[in-house]
Amino acid sequence: MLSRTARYGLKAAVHIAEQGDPSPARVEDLAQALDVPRNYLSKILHRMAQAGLLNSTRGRGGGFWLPRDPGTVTLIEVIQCLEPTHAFDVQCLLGRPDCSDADPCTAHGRWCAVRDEISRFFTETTLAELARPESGG
Amino acid sequence: MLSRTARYGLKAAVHIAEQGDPSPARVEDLAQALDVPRNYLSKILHRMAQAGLLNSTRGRGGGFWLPRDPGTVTLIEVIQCLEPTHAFDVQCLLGRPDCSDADPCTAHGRWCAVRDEISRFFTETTLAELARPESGG
DNA sequence: TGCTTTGCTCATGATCTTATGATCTTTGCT
DNA sequence: AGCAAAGATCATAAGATCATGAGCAAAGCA
Repeated sequence: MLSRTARYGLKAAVHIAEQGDPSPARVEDLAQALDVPRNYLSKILHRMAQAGLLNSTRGRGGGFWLPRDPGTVTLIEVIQCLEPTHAFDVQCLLGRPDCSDADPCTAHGRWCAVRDEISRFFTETTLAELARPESGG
Repeated sequence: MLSRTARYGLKAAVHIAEQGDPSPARVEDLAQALDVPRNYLSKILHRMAQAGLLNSTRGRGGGFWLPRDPGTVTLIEVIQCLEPTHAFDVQCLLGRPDCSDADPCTAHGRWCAVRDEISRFFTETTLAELARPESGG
């Protein structure tokens, strides 16, 4: 459903959100906690930082943090900055360019309904909702 | 959403179903009609034949045909034989092994609902429903 | 100023999917 | 038997994604 890259990016963002720690999270620590290759994660985080989803500083005491409330960051934002194309903007299942609302195959309407539901999930769900519920909360 | 391989396989099956021709369809003709590499398609069709979704004969007059009524062949059958893993059996979006019905993240229930709807679409939709409506029907 | 910590970047390789071309095997026809 | 038509198979490679390792660049601290 999601590329590994997008999943790593989401996991990292969720992890940072779960910590609730205002001080920056180091790539090294995130990589270990999530069991993700360090430099690979570094590139992913950097892309997210360029998209404004994360902030970063270099040098001693540096790292990444969330500049926004996790409850306002939708999954689609993360995915869009990490995946060139998403599964859920597929028009026709068979890739038929001429399959449209105006000239559909029989399954077109039904497929669009499913696709829209997927799309809605990713645009409405936020990082906060992917975090574990507070234990003992 | 679907790998190119699965899409090609589906397109071919739908094309054969649309023809309604009882004589075998040649790989060469299918490849041209669908604009798909010939040998690549050949391998895909062969896999589908091994799974029992298609029948084939070699030699003069040979080719592929549907042994079953297109209305009884579900998309999941085609996809399962062409894709090792499907998008819609992903348990947790983040790939967390410990995220389950018993110990979910906050979005778990909502995601499962979406996933199940995708799954339902592929298990309930048949080849016949992907065919174009008969023109002038 | 210079050392250490940290993110950033580049070069490279592994692996999977997608694809191509050549050849082998089976079948039907004459 | 021999030829042609058709699927089956094999070797190979392009391209994307996934990943590693080495080193560069910036920031803080003494």
